[in-house]
Amino acid sequence: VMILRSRFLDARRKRRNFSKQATEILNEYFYSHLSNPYPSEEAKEELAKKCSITVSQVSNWFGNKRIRYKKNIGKFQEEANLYAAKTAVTAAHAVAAAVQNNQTNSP
Amino acid sequence: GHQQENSRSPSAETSPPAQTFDWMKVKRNPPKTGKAGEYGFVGQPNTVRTNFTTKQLTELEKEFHFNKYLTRARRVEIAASLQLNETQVKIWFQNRRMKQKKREKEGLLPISPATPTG
DNA sequence: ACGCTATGATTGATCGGCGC
DNA sequence: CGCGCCGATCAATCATAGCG
Repeated sequence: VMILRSRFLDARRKRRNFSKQATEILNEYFYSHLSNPYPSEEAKEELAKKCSITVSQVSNWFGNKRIRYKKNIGKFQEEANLYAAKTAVTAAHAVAAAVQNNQTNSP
Repeated sequence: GHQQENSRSPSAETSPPAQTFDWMKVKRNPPKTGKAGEYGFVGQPNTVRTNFTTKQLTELEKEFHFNKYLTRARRVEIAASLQLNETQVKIWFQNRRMKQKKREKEGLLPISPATPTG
């Protein structure tokens, strides 16, 4: 094993958790796009700005989130429900607006 | 206020958790870094990522500093020299270039929060 | 102070797309 | 049709932060 690890380690050494607000924003996006949690470069930039972090950090967050989520879906049930409910409200508003627009158009 | 009802959303998104989507099933094929000629174990893929030694990394970095891209000949030399697969050397350079690009990108933005261009 | 879990970053290697 | 590269992602791991 040796101390081959402590040779050029740098950024990985000192890290700080993202703010609660940032995590909230990221989770909102993740769970509201659970069917396809792959934000575009553009979306990443927007998220990065909102969260006051870099685009790379946003990518890291989604990468970790996706892997850890699918590795243990059960563990994220509560969280998923929490944000699902949160986004459901937003969705309801969207639907309400859509209905108004869709009144003259039905399948 | 109460919005805890489980109503079937007419839309597509916002589906109940526990739902298994395609991205959750994605599985990567095991690495095919099968090395031949060292030990008797040939034909069995490595299943795990190779741990490059400090020496190998040092040599690779040195070469990278010399030139970001490798020629076939050079790749063969390095691979043999470091006891690595040609593919591993190729991939290492590929990742190295991406890393370089990423570093340059990040080393420019975080110092200019105010931009008139909006 | 100590053990365990949560979490951000790193990295060898894979996947799909592109050009030669 | 195959090969190398790019960009994104995966997946395993490292090292630390956070909590009891």
